[in-house]
Amino acid sequence: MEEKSKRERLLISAYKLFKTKGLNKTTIQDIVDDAKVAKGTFYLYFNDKYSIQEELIIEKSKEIFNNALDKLSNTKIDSFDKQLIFVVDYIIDYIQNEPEILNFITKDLSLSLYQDKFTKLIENDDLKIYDMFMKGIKDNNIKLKRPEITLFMIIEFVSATCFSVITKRISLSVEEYKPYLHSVIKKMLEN
Amino acid sequence: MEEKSKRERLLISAYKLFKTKGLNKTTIQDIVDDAKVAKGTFYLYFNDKYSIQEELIIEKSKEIFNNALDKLSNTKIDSFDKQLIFVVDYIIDYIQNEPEILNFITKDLSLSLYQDKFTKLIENDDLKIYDMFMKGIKDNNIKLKRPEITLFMIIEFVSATCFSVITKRISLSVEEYKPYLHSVIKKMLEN
Amino acid sequence: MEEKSKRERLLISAYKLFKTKGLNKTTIQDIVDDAKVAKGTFYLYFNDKYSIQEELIIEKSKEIFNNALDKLSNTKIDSFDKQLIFVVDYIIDYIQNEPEILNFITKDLSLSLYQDKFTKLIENDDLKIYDMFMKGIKDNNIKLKRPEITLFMIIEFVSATCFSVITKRISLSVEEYKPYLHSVIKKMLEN
Amino acid sequence: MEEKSKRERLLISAYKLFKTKGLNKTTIQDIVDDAKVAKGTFYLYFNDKYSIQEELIIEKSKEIFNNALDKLSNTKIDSFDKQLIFVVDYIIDYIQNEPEILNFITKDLSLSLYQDKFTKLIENDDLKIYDMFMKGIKDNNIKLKRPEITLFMIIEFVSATCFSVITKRISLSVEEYKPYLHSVIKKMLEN
DNA sequence: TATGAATGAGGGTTCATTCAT
DNA sequence: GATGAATGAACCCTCATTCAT
Repeated sequence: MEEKSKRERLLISAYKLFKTKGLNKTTIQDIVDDAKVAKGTFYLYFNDKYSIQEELIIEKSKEIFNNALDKLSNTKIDSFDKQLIFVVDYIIDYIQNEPEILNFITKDLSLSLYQDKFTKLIENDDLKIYDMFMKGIKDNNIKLKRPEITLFMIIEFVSATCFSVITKRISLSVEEYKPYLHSVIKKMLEN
Repeated sequence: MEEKSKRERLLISAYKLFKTKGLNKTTIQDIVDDAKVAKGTFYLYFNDKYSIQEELIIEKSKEIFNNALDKLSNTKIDSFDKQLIFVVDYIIDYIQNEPEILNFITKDLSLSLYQDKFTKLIENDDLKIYDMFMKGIKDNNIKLKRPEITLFMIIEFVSATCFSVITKRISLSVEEYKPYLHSVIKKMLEN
Repeated sequence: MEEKSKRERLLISAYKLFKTKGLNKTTIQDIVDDAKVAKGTFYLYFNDKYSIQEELIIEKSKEIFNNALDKLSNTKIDSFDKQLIFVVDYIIDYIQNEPEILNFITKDLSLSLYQDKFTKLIENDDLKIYDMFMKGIKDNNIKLKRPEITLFMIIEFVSATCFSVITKRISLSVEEYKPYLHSVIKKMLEN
Repeated sequence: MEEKSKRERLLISAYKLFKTKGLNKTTIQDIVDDAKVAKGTFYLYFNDKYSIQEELIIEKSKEIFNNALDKLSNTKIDSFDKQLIFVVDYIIDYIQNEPEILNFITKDLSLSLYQDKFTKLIENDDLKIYDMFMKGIKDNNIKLKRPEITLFMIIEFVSATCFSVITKRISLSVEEYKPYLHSVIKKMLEN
């Protein structure tokens, strides 16, 4: 009697290999070998490499975001900008501890593909970040003409700069960078 | 007597195809067919697809940046934040008019590769943006602890958000977005 | 229902082509075309041209040697030097009847590669020639300080001269040559 | 004013590269680069890689053989079998000191090609080994029915076994092997 | 469901040879 | 004689995808 379904085994193996070798260098053969299923079985559950990747990105991202919000709910932070910064820091620290995840989310990944996935992610019902942001704005009486544009700018800004810092594209440590990051986020929330 | 060297013909064809089909989907066969040279000729001038791409990115990026600075010198804008915004707007408008260029700079392009190129680009002697920024800071008596971190944040912020807007990943027009963009840049230059 | 496996078909086609065109001039495309399988199928069973060749050399050589020893066991020859000469003659006659086999064992074959294969061949458990030689030495009370050196000299001498004679490099027929060959072998077995 | 003709420079470069990299892995580009002449120039003097190789084999072989005979004439050895063994040993020692020459004469060299060259070599007017052998036979009153067959057997025997020993195909040093070699040569000269 | 042998288009790359200058 | 840019056929090899079992 098997513990995991073949579908699950394929997801687990793909995640492991994408992190290690990146998307492009991982072949379907690699995945099925690792999952110990036949090649044809892959095609019973997924169309191609990219659909398995898409599923993984959504799953893992949700996991990280929602973990951050759970941790936040156990704190007593009540100012909104500090809450937002708490979430941002949680995610940065998470990625810094497991930077190979970037191999799988970005390296060898066309930006445009990623972006499609990102939109799907944000729109996903299970993701509470959008709601949390809107609720925070309201509860704290922050006046923003179009708050969704501010959220968009924050996400893009954090992603782009943190990616550069974590992958050491710029010689700046995460801890050195954080004060600058926090300062800009705070300013973005001013009107 | 031929007008263009074979090397130039290869660069022109590659540029055209990278814009149209993206890097990954363009094969060397495609490039030599379009340039009407033999396959072996490609290897006379370039090692592989990536070296021709690198040359094109540097060439085209320099072109855009330096055009922006030239145009700026023909204006009478004297406040530094306005100068910076002028340059940013010039680049955004340029890309908006020729958005296929993003296919070639980003689509199907691993982020990390691009980033190597970006560093090379910034360090390039011919590129005046770094100097222009440092001089502006000084001349306008703007006090920034580490101005290179501010420049880094501005570039990343502009690139990431404008890419999303131009590629219509978010339903927001460039003109709608510009005031938000300008406002954030100004705030980043405050101390 | 097919009679032969694709692997066998590849071996048969390779054998045919190596004999006809030699190893270097036979391409993998030639082999798969002849075997009527797809190119990828080749790589399912063999790493490259050389691994299929190696397998064929071992197979064919074992066949010839062991046939010689079988035939010998059906005779009443009991003096050792005559037994050895019987085996040598059997092999020479075999090759003379199918001289194209030399194209495949030697022509276009770097000597050193062949030599690696030769060592593997001699060490092969299924090959009885070494045992037969050592047993013969002992049974016939032939005193040789280092019998393995004598075996080495006989094999090299027979191979080199017979190759030249069979390939008509020297204008001397096999039958004319045999008495000289036999005479030298006999002398090598003297102490 | 150039010291060496381009033709000579090509021969020298080819010799150097054949010894180092072997025939197959040396390209015409390698040769002309090393000789510092243009690619087209190669074709003014040689048809292909193999014709330059052929010329080198003949030239180098003659050099070695004739050096051996010169050295012999400075000794007082007067028994014929000892003279022959002197020549054989000279050649073996020469090759042992410069074993890379085998890369160029044998490795990557189809045996059959070599054999054509060998015949040409033996027949070459400048080569005194044949004459020396026949004269020695006569002067020493050695009765051989067909002396050219004995010469053939000696050359093949020496070449094949020494090649194996020098290239370490068999774990036997040259010095260990020499007594066996000499003994067989002597026996071949007996009637 | 599950298998895995078989497919074959298509990729990158090499290099002997030619020929206009 | 001398050049070297240009050629393009030929090669090896990969791998997503199919399909009979």
